[in-house]
Amino acid sequence: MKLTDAKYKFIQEWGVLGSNWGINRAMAQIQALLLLSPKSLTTDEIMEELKMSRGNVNMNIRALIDWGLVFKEYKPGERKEFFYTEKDVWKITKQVAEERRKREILPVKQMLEEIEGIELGKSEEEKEFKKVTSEIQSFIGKMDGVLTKIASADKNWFLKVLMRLMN
Amino acid sequence: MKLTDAKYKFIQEWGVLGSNWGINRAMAQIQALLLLSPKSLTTDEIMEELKMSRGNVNMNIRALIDWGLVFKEYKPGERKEFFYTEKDVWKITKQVAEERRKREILPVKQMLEEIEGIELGKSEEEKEFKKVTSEIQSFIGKMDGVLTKIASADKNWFLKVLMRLMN
DNA sequence: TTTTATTTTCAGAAACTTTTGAAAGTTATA
DNA sequence: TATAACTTTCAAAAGTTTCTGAAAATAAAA
Repeated sequence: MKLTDAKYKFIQEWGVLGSNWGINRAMAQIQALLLLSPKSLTTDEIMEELKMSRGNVNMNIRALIDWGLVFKEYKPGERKEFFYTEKDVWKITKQVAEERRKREILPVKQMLEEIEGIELGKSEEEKEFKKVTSEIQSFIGKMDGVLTKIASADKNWFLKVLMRLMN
Repeated sequence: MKLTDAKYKFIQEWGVLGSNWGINRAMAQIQALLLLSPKSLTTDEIMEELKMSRGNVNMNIRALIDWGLVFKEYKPGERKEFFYTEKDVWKITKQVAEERRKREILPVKQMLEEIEGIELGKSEEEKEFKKVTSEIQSFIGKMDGVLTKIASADKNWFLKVLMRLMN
């Protein structure tokens, strides 16, 4: 296999992985391309490599910047914008953990807090409702804590925890 | 707020959470309904409560069974099938962790192993490729380990780990 | 066996998401 | 200022996923 084959294989698979995670394929593929590139790339280079339209590349680059995974760079004498991605897998993980906490955990937490305040009767249905929602609330609280911790931790802490986990 | 309002709010939000996670909305809503129900439900009851077609309920119930989250039950004297869900949040987490490991982590692991075998030259591009893919491979390996451990661990282990994480 | 109850399947419709490409907007240079 | 280089936006097209409902298949009861 040549580098080009391996590279496109990696980009494709990263795209599939992304779409299993609610991140759209184009966004994941652009990030994969930037991960593999030793230098920062322009919109036109990305369009050319991934055969995507300008609009699509622009939209998804902005989404990646939004997620804190991709950054802009200006080169002296060049008018174009150059893009590069965070390459440290640990930092990417932190960034994604924080983003998912905000987008996925917080809304459920909030909903459960609203629900918590409701006065309920004593029917079997109501007791079950109370029981299940309280348990989920406690669990979500713990998850939120873990993700917050990960988002603010450093690499060594994480590696140590992994070690202990696997002991 | 009445029970019914709270209940539908919970079901809606669970559906949104699910779709952020690549689990489809109907599937997540059916599971939410079963979570809140003190008794097992028939296809017709689910159709009625969630205003979904028979085909849709049937398809998604089967997907939930596939994921190991929902079970069938037969009641004496009844011809219909009754469905109930796992309610222990810890067991649900284990189940989902294992399922996601299989569906998301393993394919990437496999792709990276294939890529690992490729003989590469000394160009900057090739060196970068090697570096990035090896780092991801090592990280994915650790993640796989953690998810495997979670899938086979018991609740106390997990709680203890959470405690230590948060120390 | 026939009838009835129930579950499963699947083609087409509806809903939703992604992508394109051209036009509008912005910024830098001459 | 005008022109050129570039980025952003957005309506429409293409693609994908989900949902419906009726027909086919299966299983139980008469």
